[in-house]
Amino acid sequence: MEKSYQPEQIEQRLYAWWEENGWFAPRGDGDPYCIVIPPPNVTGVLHMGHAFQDTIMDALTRYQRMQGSRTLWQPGTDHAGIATQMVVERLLGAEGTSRRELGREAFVERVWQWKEASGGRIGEQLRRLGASVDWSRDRFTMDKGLSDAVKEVFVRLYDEGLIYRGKRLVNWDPVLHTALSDLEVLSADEDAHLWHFRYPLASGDGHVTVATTRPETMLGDTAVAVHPDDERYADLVGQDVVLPIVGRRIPIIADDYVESEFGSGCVKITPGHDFNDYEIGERHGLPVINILTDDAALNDEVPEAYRGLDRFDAREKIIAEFDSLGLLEKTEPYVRKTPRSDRSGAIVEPYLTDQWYVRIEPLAKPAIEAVEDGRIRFVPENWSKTYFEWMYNIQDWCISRQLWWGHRIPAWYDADGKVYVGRSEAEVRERHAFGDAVELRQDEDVLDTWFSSALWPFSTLGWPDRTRSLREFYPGAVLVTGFDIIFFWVARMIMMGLKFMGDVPFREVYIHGLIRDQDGQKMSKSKGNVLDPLDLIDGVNLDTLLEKRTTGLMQDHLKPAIEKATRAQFPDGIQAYGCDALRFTFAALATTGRDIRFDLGRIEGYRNFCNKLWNAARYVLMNTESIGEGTGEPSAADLWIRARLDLTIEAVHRHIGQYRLDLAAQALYEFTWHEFCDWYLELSKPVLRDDAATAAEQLGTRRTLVEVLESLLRLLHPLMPFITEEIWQQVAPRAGVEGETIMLQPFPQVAAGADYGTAEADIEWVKAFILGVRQIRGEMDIPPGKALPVIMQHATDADEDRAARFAMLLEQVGRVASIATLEADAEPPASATALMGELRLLVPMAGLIDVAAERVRLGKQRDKVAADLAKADAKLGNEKFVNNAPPEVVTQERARKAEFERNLAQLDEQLAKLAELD
RNA sequence: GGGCGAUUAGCUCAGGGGUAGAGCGCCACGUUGACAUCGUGGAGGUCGGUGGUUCGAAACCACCAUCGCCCACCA
Repeated sequence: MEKSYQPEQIEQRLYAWWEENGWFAPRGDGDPYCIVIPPPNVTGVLHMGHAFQDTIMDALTRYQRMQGSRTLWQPGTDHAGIATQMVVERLLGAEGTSRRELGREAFVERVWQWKEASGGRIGEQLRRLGASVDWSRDRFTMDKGLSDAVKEVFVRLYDEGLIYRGKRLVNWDPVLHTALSDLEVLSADEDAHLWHFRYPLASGDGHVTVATTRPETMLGDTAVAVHPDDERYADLVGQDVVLPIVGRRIPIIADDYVESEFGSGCVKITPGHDFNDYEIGERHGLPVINILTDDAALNDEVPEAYRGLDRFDAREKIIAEFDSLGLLEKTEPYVRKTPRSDRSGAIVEPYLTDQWYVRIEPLAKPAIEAVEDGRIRFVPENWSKTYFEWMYNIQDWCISRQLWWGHRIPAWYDADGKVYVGRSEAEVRERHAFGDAVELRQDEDVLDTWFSSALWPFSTLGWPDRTRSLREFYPGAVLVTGFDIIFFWVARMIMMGLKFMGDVPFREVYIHGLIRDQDGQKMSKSKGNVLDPLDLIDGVNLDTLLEKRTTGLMQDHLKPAIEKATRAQFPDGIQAYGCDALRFTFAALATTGRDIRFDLGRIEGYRNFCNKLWNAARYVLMNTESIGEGTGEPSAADLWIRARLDLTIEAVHRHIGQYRLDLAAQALYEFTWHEFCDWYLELSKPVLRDDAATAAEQLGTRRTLVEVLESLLRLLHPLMPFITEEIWQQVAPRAGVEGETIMLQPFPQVAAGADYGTAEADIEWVKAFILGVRQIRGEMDIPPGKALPVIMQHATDADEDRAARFAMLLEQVGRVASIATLEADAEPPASATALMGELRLLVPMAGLIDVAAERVRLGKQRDKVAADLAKADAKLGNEKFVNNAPPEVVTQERARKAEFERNLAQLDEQLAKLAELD
């Protein structure tokens, strides 16, 4: 083995070997366990969030596989309609052409080419992360089978009346020229203005004032509204105003929606371009006038001077015209929630179009119940609140998109515009007995990407065919995802799963936090703070990192700041930490909170942890080359480490069962480093080196070394698959374990009925003894190599017995030169002191120890003990405590008090002796 | 406006009605035959504030402050 751990030399080799052997596929006859991957965008790149999520899923998958489950981690990618179309359109733009120039067919062909060219990247990245997905089942949302599933669902929902087509206001993206669902619109506060316009009364007698943030929409106004109880306007209701510029007479109506307190208490109503106004219009039978084109320019419904103007140019012109007419009362600065398209960033327009909708309430109801009655459990539990909140107020889902890349809506129109829905044109013709003479034209639109994603848990398993996979792996065990797509995806999968499979798609939903940068900022290209998980695995030099962060930026002016920040944070680029270190870091960070700050310091620590494990294995292998047959005669240390291993195994099972990978990682780290390496390996050295140890004793220790390590590797494997496999290949034969790969070995279980006797207490005593001596040594600045004589005073028979039995350990691990016993009443030489209960360890000072330093050291200890004693005294002096606290707590407190008193007396005695030396 | 979350060591974070923890960083000593990507020892916190419940609160409750997120139709 190399002297230090070199991840780059093992990871890719091992992954290829696992994959070639088909070990990721479901196997055996255990209980099925299935996780479907949240499909990343096929043309995208995995980011830190993916890597984090994939680490969690892979850890769960590997754990279950080792537990003997018939395990499937289902991989795949998403066609990601808008996102992918935009990417390809940008490419075309760079080539000097465009989507429209190419035409639909050629464009879609071009996107497929792009998908083929770039789609392999996700797979390669997943492989580098060690993801044990079953590649033989890789799926893409636009595969034939998944497309069939989409059509099937569409047709069935339509036939049931749960999908309908309607002309309504939708969120319109005037840049992308498509409708958006509510979820794809993000509103944020932006500085704006509130313009107060006067609308003259038709009676010629005065005016009303309306306030608006959208002056241009006044061209489509069809009423003015006031609150029914607003006395100021009571006598105006029913009268008309004359809409300036347009000249249209529109009524003044009364509606509860109006807030009398706001502005003048008088609202212009534009049913064609505002969601609230649309509803008011419906209540009052107002005409709906659409004044915009697809580009959000003004159309022919407006006075000639305004036709063809962009909405924002029109706004300026309207304001100017009102001003010149003397009808602009005032202009106020105002903060407005501005709705923008998630994808294009354009301000979204409410726009009247024909779209397809899913009638969602009938689907939502069972989906709410499934979480209410516990058939689906959110982890952490409180995310169910977020889910309910949305589901109770859910709106019909607009599923049509005016894009070219996606699942084309399976609907056809005849010459009269009558719509027919079917799985194919042939099916439509057959269903309706259309002859060849009947012309049918397919709907131009495609479906929202999330429509196909909603079917993912069953479409990937072969639905609508009733496949074996579907029977075996539906429902899945757990969905692992971020809270940002609970509405987009999780809720919709639950609805569709219940509707079409008659059962929930998964039993649990594990919601993890979002990975942020070291300052808590969201990672994004434009902030220039993105980390590529592969750069953490392979390392990256500064120039390459700068290049990656500054090319392809949407806004070039951000470049200098990004470059500066990157140089400051990574003056030497990023080191290669290896996949296992990255995975362990993710696991350790997988806490229950919302946000996770990715701290580079931690990955370095876990890289060191890998190295620690590597070197512990080297030590074990060095000492087990000639291991013989049999179990030998285990020492107290051997039994102790096995007992500690059992506790660790139990903890890891418990934590993984509760999705607490952070706690599992912590338990594993603690055991590996601080118990196995710090103590057990050290305690094994005297046995293996000492010629006085019998062959049976040495064998017992060698066996324990190799067996505990072998178990530990299996225990670590779900989190660190590569290094554990690499080491295991060498360790397993020596541990007498057969098997081709660690990934198919059983996960460790607690040794049933193990009896470790007094080994644990013995070794804890040994540790306390050594720690006492080390403390003196450390604080007196005595070199670690210097062996010290130790005198025991107030030793019980048990102490003397242990000192004799473990003399070798104390001498070699504790660097103790000699152990002598002193009678209780004898006068010891001037010494430094360590306390172990009654037992007093004395290290004679002659030539070694500075009296003043020892006095300071004991003084600090004394202060601490005195403070503890005072607290214990106060507690026990409190009658209420003694009477009300549980008896065992009181007993414990009394014991503590006694201990403190004893220690205090001893320390005082020692301090007095030191005083005599002055 | 409604909802959720966070506040613990210099930093990143666990924990949890009775003794305050880890990693990193820091200080000191040290290359002993697994490991300097290391070893040993140490320093460092009145657990955001105020009140309440309790024999006992950092933990439970209420309110407050600060920060963050999600949802929502005051133009």
